[in-house]
Amino acid sequence: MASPAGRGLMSYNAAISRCARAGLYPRALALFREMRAQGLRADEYTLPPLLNSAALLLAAPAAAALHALLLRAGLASHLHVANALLDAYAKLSLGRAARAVFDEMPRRDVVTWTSLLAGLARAGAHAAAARAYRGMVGAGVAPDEFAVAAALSACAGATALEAGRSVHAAALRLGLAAFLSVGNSLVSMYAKTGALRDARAVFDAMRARCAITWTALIVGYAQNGRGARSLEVYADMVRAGCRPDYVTFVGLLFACSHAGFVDAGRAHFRSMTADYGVAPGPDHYACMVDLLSRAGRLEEAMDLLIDSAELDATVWKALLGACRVHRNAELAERAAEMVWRLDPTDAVPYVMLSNLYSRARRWGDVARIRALMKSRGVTKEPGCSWVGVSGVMHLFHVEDRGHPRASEIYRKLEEMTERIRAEGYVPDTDWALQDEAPEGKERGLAYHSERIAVAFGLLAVPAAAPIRVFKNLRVCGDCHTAIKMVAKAYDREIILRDANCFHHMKDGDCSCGDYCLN
DNA sequence: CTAGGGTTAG
Repeated sequence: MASPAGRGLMSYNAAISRCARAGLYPRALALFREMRAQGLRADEYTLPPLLNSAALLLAAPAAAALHALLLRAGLASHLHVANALLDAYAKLSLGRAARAVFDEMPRRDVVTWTSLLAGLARAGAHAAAARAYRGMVGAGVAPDEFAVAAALSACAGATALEAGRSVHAAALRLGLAAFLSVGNSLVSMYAKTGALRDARAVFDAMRARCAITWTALIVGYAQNGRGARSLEVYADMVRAGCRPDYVTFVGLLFACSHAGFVDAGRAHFRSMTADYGVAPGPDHYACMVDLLSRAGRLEEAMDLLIDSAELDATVWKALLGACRVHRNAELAERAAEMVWRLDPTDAVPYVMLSNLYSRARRWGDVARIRALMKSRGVTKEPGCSWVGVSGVMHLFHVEDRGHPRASEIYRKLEEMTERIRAEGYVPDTDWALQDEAPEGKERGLAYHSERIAVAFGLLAVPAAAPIRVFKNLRVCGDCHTAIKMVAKAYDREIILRDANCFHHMKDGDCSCGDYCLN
């Protein structure tokens, strides 16, 4: 892009804005330096695209420097500038700085609130994101289609179906439901909260659809154990003349992997480049590694990686997962090494290795991995599960006795175990990770957070309604078996959403076809 | 000439 050397502030502003829009962020910042060298000062039009560029370059020092500069220039209370600053801090995951900017703002509009909301949702602070949405409405700021889309996405991330429904209702009231972005986020929200029929209904009613719409539905079916449906939707997408993009293929390969469609996965992997000119990225390789290794083709997965130029931690983690399935400790250690080379504080490889050694009963190696983890100061996220009952969330940790109805819950838990034992349940202590006596391991498994949550669900959820349990990590294999049997023994539908996918459990079967497990 | 959103995901 031509440099507007020698011209005035407005030419620079226009050029910087064009660069930022075109994704030429370093160029935008370079133009700013050039502009200052000529003695020109940034104004309220210069700063927003610069802040945006700094954020998207993940250049926190640049953002802080721009912050100092705009304070000196007296632009801190300019609404556009403050909004851009808030959003930059949010995009840089500097939550405290973002919050401070927000708190200091003398005026806030729908953009301010949307930046805050989206930033909180990105950071995984779902409850705070929900508060931001209510705060916006409470402050008398009417949500627009951007705000509604962001709010729905936050609901999806929190798997908060009821909150999502109420935002949907608000969107209808405000006349925003016909926006493509709102439709897209509705499809995704309903699919991610397990309400597939609603997702489909919104999809069918949409007047216009884009690749995002189709991708949301493809992924939705895959996450809910309906991989064959995902492939049908993809076929419809192509038939409708909509061009699949990078993300569509991630979703499609994810669907193939989840459903165990090896041939279809291989074919689509070839087709993405050959027919659509989409170069495979790390995400696609990770899906393929997952797909091939689950089908027992670890060799083929390795061959694929040798051909690929783009390898990142995602791919190595997928390979690590494959090694766990195949109990291949040597390869797993190598894959873990590769992840650590990129980020030594990533907890995933430690947990995976520890799991693998535990299943092989190699307790010495389990202890070694734990010690390594401790010495490097790495902590893993503690597992927890939660159930919503009439709008109240009940959260449980392992062996949690903090709930007001704890003694009742534990009696139910004992009863659950008795009933499934009578049906032939045998605890699979391979999933108990402690090196301890067998009966201790069984106890540990029986008191996993997901099981406590299910016991509570049996007590507190009306018999006709499905019990919806959420877990922040993946469900363990033993709990998966046990909860399937509980669903049958108590004739209840149990929907367990874990970090990986949905498990619709009914009559002793699960929608994941046990494929999600290792 | 300026600010926010919607699809991936281990």
